[in-house]
Amino acid sequence: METNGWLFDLYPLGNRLVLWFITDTGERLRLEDDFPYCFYLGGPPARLRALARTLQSRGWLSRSYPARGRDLWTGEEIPVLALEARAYGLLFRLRHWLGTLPAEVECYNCDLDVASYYLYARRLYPCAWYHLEAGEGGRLRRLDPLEEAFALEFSPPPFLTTLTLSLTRDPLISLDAGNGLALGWEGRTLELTAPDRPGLLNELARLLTRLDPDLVLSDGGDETIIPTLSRWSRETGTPLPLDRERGPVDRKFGAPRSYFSYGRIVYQGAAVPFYGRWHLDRRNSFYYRESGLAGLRQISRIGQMPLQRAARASPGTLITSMQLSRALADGILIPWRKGEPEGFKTAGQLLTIDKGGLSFMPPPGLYFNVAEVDFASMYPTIMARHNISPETVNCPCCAGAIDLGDEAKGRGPLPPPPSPVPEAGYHLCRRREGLVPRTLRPILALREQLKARAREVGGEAAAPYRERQTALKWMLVTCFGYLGYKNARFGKIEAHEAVTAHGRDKLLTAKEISEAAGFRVLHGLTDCLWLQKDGGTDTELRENDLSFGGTGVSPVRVHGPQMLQLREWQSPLPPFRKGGVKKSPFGKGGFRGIFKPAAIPNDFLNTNRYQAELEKLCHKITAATGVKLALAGVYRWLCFMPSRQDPKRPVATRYFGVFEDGSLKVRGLACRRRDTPPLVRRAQEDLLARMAGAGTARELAALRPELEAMAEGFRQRLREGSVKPRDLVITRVLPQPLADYKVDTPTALAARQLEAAGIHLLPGEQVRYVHAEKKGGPKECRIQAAPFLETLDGYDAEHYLELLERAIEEIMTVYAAQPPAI
DNA sequence: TGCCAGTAAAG
DNA sequence: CTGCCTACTGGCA
Repeated sequence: METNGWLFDLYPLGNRLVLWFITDTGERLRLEDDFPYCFYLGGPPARLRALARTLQSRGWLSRSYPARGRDLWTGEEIPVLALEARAYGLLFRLRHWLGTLPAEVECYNCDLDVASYYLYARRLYPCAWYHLEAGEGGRLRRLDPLEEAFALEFSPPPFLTTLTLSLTRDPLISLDAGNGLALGWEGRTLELTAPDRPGLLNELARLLTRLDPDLVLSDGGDETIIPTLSRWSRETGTPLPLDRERGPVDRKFGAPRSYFSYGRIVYQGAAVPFYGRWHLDRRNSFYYRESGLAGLRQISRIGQMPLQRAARASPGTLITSMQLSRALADGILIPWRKGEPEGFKTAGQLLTIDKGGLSFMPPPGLYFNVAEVDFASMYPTIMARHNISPETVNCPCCAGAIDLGDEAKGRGPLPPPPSPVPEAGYHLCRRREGLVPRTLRPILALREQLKARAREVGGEAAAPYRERQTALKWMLVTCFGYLGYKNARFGKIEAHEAVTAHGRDKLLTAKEISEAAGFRVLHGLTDCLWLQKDGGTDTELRENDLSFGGTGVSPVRVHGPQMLQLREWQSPLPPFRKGGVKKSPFGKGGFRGIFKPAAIPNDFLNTNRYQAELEKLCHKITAATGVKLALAGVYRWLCFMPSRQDPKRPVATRYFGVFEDGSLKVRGLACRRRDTPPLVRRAQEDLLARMAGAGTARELAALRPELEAMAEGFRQRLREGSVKPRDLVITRVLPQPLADYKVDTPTALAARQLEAAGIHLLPGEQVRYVHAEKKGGPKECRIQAAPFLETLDGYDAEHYLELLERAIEEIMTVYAAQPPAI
């Protein structure tokens, strides 16, 4: 039988791969394919033969044969022994046994995910259309792709029948404890409650059978719903057909875990995949949250990972998967990641190793007609352009000034040496393109295409392109982060350093070119610059009359060892809190604006000529650095925030402003913080939205009374005590195990309350609580944790007024410098 | 007042 | 498939 099918799901079962297709006639087709798991051993040939004999005698192998493969680090081809496991079920024991071998034996390709290994080896991509031929007994005979893996346009995916699952009450309340189950399908909803467990299970089972959903989209399915229902199913003997796979499946309730990523703890709940249909838990999928179903299809496809696994994978896993696929396609043997997790680093080590991105400090204040220019995908582009990869940094093949053996080895003369990595002085390989650049190049290209396409089509039609673009962004971001992780399979700290060193160099170059073109650089942050055209003087009152600020820091290029101190030099650290202003950043002799003489007349700055000048500048910098620099926009006005500890000092990461098109950009303010209660967030967002309508200094000034009135309205609501608890909930992540707390912070108190109620939180999980009304009681009573807010007796209005006040003050910073009397 | 623990942001 | 740096707050000595 021949047909067209969309590769929907796949998993290993027994000693075959099971593949599910949705055909163009809407059939759900299950096919099986043989795929022997092949791994390789390198080392003394006699030793390898002996090992193969041992494994044969245990019955773990179906066959073994000599083969050749390329070593990742040297690029040389080496002889290896290829071994095929007799069944997937033996892989666990096999790996354990291989782990006991001495160092003289190298193991390759032995710890790959079976489904992904199959996809790499067969060059197949999930969520794409194929022409397929099915043979006897549901076996796959042939599979020909009908579309490119990296295609800009997805052929339309089949219609997916969807069932939604969620809880009717707070997700921390278990089904056992009386929470209800809400089902949704085809626009209908059904709520089921627990008392009659077999009844509930039967109802769900009937629906699963009748509807046969492709996608079960849940809120909390991984963590609570499915595990509880499965347990009930076992306990009551009521069948629950979660899978399309008929036979027994080895459903592993993957253990929940907490891990660190970018210096922050992340909680990943247990995973509960279904066999032959998708189960996605919205609460347990980073990529679903960030980039939706279109983003998930995108990463499942190019990451060559079954979609359910891709949904729960950390971005690092995905980019690694692509690197593995690239390596396999290039005939590179994949080294086994045997190593133990990286040990603790001392503070000193961190300081010398990682200097990260460059930042200039913006003089705090309000500015008009500021242009923001951003490098697009700076770090990944640097990796691709400068050939930065773990095996290319200080590679042995290009080491030394002159490799005298080169000609003799018949490798030809070296290409002319490019300049070494700035600051670090490392050399990068000139013979081979690295694995990381080879992997990144097509992702970067696709992302640019998706971004352009989203701009072209605009509106609602742009959403899928935007989602896919966002998914790729996260892959690219983590590829860089992962490069610095010593124990990552394809990581090396020097490669990481080389990338950030190039990044600093490029930002500095951009600054120099901007200044040479007559722009003033107000601020810079890793891959962005904020520019203002400074020019002639004009004594008339202009928008720019309002620009004010303290002394800006203006780093210059420093050669030699001083370069290494660039960051410290940029932000000298005066003692904290010297005369610190705790309450208001600009009250009582705090922050004062400094008026600058007028610069360029505003009408010039709104002309096409200004735009054209900026475009020209971007081109020039793009050409000089090799990384695309684009105009993010021109702000009508932009406010850089002062430090709260020392109002004369700037902070790099807090600012807000309005672009020419009226859109807001807000960074670092209360409304961007996870731990800001909804009421305070709404207050700040409402004020900001109103301010976005003001384009000039005059309009901003005119708005002030209205903003004050709005702010007073929010204060009033809090004082009246009429705010609902849910609008006061503060959400934080539990950053460490509860037992490690030395201080009774609100987070610790709330987590302890939950603990007492039998709800155990792991590091990285969210804690939600409200500051209850203070009555001088013990501190345990000052906090009330969600979900137990029904019994809340009243909130600590004073505390929330304080939070609200801070949020309002942030916004009112704009008026810290009064416009001169007109 | 100084110090420390705890928590979060932007890139 | 795992440990940026910096800003800021609140509590304690």
